[in-house]
Amino acid sequence: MGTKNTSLENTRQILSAPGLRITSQRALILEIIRQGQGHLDADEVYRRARQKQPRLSLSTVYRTLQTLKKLGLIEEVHFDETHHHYEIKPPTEHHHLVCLGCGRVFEFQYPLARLVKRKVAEAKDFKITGSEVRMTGYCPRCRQESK
Amino acid sequence: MGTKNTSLENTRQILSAPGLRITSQRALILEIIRQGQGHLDADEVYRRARQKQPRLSLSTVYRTLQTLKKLGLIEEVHFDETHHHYEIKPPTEHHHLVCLGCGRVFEFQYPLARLVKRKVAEAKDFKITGSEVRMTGYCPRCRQESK
DNA sequence: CTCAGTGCAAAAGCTTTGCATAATA
DNA sequence: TATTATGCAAAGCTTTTGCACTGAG
Repeated sequence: MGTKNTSLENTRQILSAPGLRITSQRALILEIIRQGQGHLDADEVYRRARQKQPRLSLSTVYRTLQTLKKLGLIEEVHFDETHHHYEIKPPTEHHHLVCLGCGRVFEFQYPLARLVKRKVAEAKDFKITGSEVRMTGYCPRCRQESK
Repeated sequence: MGTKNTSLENTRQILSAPGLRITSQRALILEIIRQGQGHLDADEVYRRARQKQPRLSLSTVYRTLQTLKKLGLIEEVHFDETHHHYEIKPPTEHHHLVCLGCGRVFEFQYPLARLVKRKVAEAKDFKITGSEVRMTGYCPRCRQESK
């Protein structure tokens, strides 16, 4: 209960922006993404949300995703060709390792990122707001199996 | 002329894989991507190709793109939400800086990539075949204008 | 001559949008 | 009560696929 209230409080604060309204749909969607450990695509968010609010529509999911993205609350990540994935913007940056064999996505911390960001920012006189490192290859299991 | 022959020779060599056929469409599409300085999406390739071969179809472009990707000749790059872009796989790795203001894409060399790749490969026991660093932010011009 | 590749048209995703209704501030 | 947000259905885009025909090897 305490948790629930805190969570709602939190959501309320987060979703409070000029002209924005706090709706049950938005709160739910935000909560799902938050608990989703990243890597949920729009359809997955939709499916999970419908378990709680069966009447919720896919277009609401898309619209909410856009809204949250504009607010800077979530990040859109590009893994593969077809889907976008969304995750709560993490305080610590992490990046992705995609296995071409099984398709699984691994996260990794990448302590050099900050340094690199600064170097690139200097070299190009660019104000950098976000970075994403994405590597592809084959995970141990898949390499094992192909032997 | 010499250039043309060399180019054709080259294409011929490149496109020579078991069971693969060298067609005028493939040669043209490969040539367009090669000259495209990267960052062409499928539709742009299609439009340019039609100037030389008006009867060429969009599905051929997509199929050829897939083929070239599988051959490892081109790279698919994820800039924005909706399009994929294709570029000739460069011998030296380079990465991308996307300006959120004007949408322009800047390339940068990133000499640390190799080191990072090795580190990550070791830490995760992952065989890495490709990497992409993508940073977003604001270019000098856009920062100037917003002042 | 054979089979890979093409063109065309149709289908299949994923995402966006128009409009009337419902709900928040 | 004044807008913002939603649901539904339809449209829009990009990409894929089936099939008969063409063309490279």
